[in-house]
Amino acid sequence: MRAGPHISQIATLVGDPARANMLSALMDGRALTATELAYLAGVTPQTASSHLSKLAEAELLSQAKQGRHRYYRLASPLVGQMLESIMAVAETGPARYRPHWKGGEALRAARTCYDHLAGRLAVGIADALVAHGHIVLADDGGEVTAAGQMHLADLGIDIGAIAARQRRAFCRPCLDWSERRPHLAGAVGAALCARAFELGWIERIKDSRAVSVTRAGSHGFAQAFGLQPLY
Amino acid sequence: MRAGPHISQIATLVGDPARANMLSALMDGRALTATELAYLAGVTPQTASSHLSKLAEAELLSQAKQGRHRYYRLASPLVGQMLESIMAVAETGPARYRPHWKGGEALRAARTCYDHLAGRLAVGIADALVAHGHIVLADDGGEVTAAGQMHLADLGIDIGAIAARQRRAFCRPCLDWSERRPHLAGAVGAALCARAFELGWIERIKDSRAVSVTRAGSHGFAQAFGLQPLY
DNA sequence: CCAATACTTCGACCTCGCTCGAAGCATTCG
DNA sequence: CGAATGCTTCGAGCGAGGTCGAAGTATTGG
Repeated sequence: MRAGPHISQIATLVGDPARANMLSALMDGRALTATELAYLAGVTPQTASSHLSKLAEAELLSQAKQGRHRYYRLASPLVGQMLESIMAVAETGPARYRPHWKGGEALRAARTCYDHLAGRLAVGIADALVAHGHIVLADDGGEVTAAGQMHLADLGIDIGAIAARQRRAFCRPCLDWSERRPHLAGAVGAALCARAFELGWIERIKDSRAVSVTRAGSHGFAQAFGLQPLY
Repeated sequence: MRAGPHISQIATLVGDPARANMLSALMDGRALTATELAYLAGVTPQTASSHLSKLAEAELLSQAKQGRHRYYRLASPLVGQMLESIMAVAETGPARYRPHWKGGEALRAARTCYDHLAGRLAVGIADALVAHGHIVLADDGGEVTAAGQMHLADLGIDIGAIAARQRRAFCRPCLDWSERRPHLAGAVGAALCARAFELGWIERIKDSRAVSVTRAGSHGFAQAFGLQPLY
């Protein structure tokens, strides 16, 4: 039973509040500079630098030098999945372990997860697509049906073009930490998310992974997926 | 971006080597006494007691008093999933973060995960069942086909009886940390595991979640699922 | 080339929490 | 009841590591 040392090293890295804030901030897949991360974590640049080099050395983060900036991002989706699973446990814990969290409601409603959507909105979309037979989600993959392909084409998403140039997982489920049910990830999830930004259906909320659904988006999602309009 | 404090509290608990060893030891779903956990973690009973009360307070573990013993087990499968996902990250990290791990190979080959099987053996079984159309695995569940029901009956597993008395997830996939592919969990996975022990196909390796495939098991698994025999 | 910006390294401080010895309950057993 | 076992509480020691000021190294821009 000697797995402990392995996982404790990783967990220790996530266990510091400053580092945990940095990792949370990076969960949407964007790359941020060391100074931005220092500010978000609430520590000085010196301290942030020390934290970031530890995270990079353990390969939880990857770094890219660009001019005088140094950009950090999560090293792999596996790291994001780990963070999501820790959040899932934190959510269920006793109240004193999860003090009120401003902005938490916005995150639960709709947010980005790497390049695709998550939260109630995303789970609703995935449910609708499955219910109408537009997609099939299996545990290690999934596919878009002919009907689904036409439906998505109506929204301006060309499934054929995506499939052609993609090596990555095409269409796969991703467990949503706030809803505990799967939403749509993979190339199709990313395309859907990108298209929603393009159509002005959703907008990023400053300094957060949360997104807000615009008035146009409310109608758009309602019409496209039969979700309850908000306005 | 204030999720940091939440996850850091949980991660800090896992970040101590002694606690991580205890949690690892409990990952097979068994309940162990405080003294056993103290020994496995390599600390004195006093120290273990302090660790265990912290883990219980955070609801990572649940405790049950029985006579003068106190039994601890993982509070929920969510905790186990979190530990698995941390292991998955630890596995991919740089070599200095994963020193040689005696018994690791045995764990990768075959082990228990709560009440079902995991590791190469389990992934092979799940693959075979899916390939032969005996089960269907979807992201949030799955089912046993008529052919699968007959096939499992041949092994002495009565799917009908299981389905009748089960409220829990009947048949669902579970991500394998060592193989990074799904294996079979839920009531069907548990029944398969129990039957394999019953038939003497597998045996527990002392003080470990790993199991060894017996000579009989090698033939049994080969015949039942078309896996490569080991002997 | 000098100033400004972005980031890192060094060093010192200081707190947090892991650790175990000793002592104290609770339960069981002879 | 008294001894043994299982576990917890208390208290003190001590080391690891987070923190920031000061100084040092890149890179950019005027």
